[in-house]
Amino acid sequence: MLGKKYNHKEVEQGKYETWKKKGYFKCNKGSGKDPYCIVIPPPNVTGKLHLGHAYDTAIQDIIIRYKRMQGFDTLWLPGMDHAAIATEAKVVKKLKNEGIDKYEYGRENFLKACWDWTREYSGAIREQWGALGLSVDYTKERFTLDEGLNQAVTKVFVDYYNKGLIYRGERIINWDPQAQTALSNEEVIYKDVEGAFYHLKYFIKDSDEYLDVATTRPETLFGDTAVAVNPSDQRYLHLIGKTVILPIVGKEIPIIGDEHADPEFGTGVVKITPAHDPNDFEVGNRHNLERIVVMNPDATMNENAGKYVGMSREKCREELLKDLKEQGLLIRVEEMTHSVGHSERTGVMVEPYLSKQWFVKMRPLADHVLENQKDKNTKVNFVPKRYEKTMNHWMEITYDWCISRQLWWGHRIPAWYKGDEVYVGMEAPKGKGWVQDEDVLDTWFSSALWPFSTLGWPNNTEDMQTYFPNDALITGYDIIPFWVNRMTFQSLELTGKRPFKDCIIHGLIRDKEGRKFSKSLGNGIDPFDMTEKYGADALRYYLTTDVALGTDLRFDEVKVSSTWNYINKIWNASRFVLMNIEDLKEYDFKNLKPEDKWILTKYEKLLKSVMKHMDHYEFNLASSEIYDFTWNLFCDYYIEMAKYSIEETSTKSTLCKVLTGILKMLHPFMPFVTEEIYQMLPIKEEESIMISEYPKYEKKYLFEIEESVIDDEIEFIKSFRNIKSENGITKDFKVMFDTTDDNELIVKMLKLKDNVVKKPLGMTAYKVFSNHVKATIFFEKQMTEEEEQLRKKQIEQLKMSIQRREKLLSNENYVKKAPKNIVDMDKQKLEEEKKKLEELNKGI
RNA sequence: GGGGGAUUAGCUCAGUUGGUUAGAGCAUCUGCCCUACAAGCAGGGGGUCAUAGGUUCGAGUCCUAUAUCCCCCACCA
Repeated sequence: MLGKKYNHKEVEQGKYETWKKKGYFKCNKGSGKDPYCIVIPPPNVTGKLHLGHAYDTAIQDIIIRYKRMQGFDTLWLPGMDHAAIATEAKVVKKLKNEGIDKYEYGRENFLKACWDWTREYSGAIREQWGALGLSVDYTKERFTLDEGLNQAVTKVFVDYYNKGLIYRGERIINWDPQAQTALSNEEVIYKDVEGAFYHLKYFIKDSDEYLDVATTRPETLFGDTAVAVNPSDQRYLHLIGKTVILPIVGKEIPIIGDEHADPEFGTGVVKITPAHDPNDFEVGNRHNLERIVVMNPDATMNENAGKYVGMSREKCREELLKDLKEQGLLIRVEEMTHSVGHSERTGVMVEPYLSKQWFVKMRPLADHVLENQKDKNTKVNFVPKRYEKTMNHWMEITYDWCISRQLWWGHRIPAWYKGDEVYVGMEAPKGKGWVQDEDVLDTWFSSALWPFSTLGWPNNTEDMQTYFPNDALITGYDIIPFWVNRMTFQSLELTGKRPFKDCIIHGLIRDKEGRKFSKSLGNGIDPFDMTEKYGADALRYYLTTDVALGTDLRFDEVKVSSTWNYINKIWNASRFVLMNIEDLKEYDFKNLKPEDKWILTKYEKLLKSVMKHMDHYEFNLASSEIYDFTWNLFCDYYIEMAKYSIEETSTKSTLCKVLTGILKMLHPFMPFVTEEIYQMLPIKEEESIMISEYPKYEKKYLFEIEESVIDDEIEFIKSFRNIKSENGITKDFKVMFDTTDDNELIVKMLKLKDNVVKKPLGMTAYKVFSNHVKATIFFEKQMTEEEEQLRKKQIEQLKMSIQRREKLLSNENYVKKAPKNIVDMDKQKLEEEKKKLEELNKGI
């Protein structure tokens, strides 16, 4: 027997291990069932899971449990991401704390440390998956640095290289001077910072005249190889072709005409530093300018910076400005805020830096996606739809993707060099003197293959044939550029198919005030504090049902707590049911009472609607309908009614059937408590609710007449209670039913047994009515002025409503054009309102 | 500059293809320990659906402006 209060700790204890041991999480290909597959967005092995992971995976677990119960052969493939730069940064930091320097430690030792780290954190992550109740198939678990995935990554690199989709080139890339690696555009976060516009004097050669050149980054002037003006700019036209003297350096550099210089911006003169600015790089290409790198990889100044060599970029700027000022070369300093790129992982200012990197040629790949999205049979369907635009927009404007990273933790680039020769292949080339590229690939290069590399691609495995394309992918909208887009173009290019049919996008979790969670604000919430306090079921349910998919969620602990209350309500309702149906051996629906038929009808209608919402991933709608049914119909009315016929087998059967159905519908949302209760049911078809069959919609349990009869009686009960409450009536009253119908259930529900009279009494009277039930309440006290006013107000309201409806129905257009059922409903309503008005008027 | 979104009760949010008098949770007010549940039960109050037009028999829902806020991308010498 269930305890009086729901205890989430006791309920959740041991269940996950049992499920896992029994093998319920495993896929079952070859079972003849239709396959349904999703792959987990692999969490980084950098630390603990956060609330966002709990949200993301809870949605997936709901889907996979729902599909499993519906009879699909479900595969939810788990795994983790090596997360190149993120993990490397953590390990570097850890070693540093131990007094170990990464470079002194050496590549081999460092990688060993990374693997140790990975083992430690992946274990913790698996434990957290368990705590959340996620039904992932551990027999299929993968890691992005697995042998199989390595093969896939290398093959893609080699094939793309051979097809010309991957090339190596010297470009301006985003350089992280702390991690000392290149970054992709997506890994750079722009932040507004306070800075200044420094106006410098660039003297024209052999002249006292100078150009006022404004820059936010004076320290790059050592790399200046020209000064540009717009060729249409009349102010400077005559200077094009002349030269200026580079301040401090004293070198002569040309004045060129280039469209890049905007006459409207600043002074219209711009210094050109091809090795330290992407635009200048382009200008340099157009004018054949030298590229001078002035910094070392750690963003200290190199030998090209003259006496400033060895200084940090910040220190160099400071000293340089001092010197410029002394020499009268600094005109003025204009304060301004401008946005500056920062590394997503290390947080330091990104340096636009000239270096030789590997790139993926994006245009053909992106065009392929845009083309494919036009075909509704092969496109990725976004839920909500609007996120397709996010992907398409990215595909339209995308740049070539810088994929090489100057890190050690990751997939090493399969390129070997010997002098000027380059070899790219699956294996090292034969012969002596070949040296492999030191760099590894962007972590997203391997995660872009995740939906198929995990299933054995490039081999045409059984898993590939069965589970690819995946049925759905679930992730947050912030990951669309990094991952969803890249999986999509990679999959189309490599497999010829979309990676997944549906892409389900959820929002981000914010704090109660709508702010992002951040370490500096200290507003982070550990999901496992929440599971500790309220249970995994409450947390999962709250997260997945609070907002519609795709919108941000403001985390509010109060709501987790009220979810706990809801579960406690279910617990107690189950407690009542179980207490009374212990002896039920088999279902028997032969002698159903109207109220049994009523709840069965409501239940079937609920089920139909819930399945529709579940199929559309509308978990908030599905759950709120279940909530409303469970609490407001099943608990508040049916259980109360059932108490009067609790000995009947048909009543017991109804209680058991409906409770079982509720548990099953709720199971995907709250797996633990539903399992606990399911185990106590006297009739159950499976040893676990997890593998039981989702309820089927059965028309034979629809009883429209009884449904409307009980609906009407409930309406009566509500207005009766209302009148009692509004008039402050407690027990001294009598009731006379106007109807001759059997009002037995009403009498019981309202506990009127001793109050019913057959004849009118000479006391203050009040009419109560629903469509079919009518009664007069007599009570001793006088009606007050207020109550009289209330009655008048009711009459007025009714009159207004009647008027409105009469007007509507006399509108020919309405009657002609509106659907018949709507018009009929209005006609019916009008009739009822008229009757009510009549009652009210003559009533007292 | 380009793209996307939001604006509904005190707060957080629902509201499917336009169709009864716009809903929920929390908060609030009144009355209740009735043997499933006081973390509960019964009843109540609270919204001119951001603003202005338009389409329609009918608009929270569709269209056009306006206002405010948010997000993404690009640029910022």
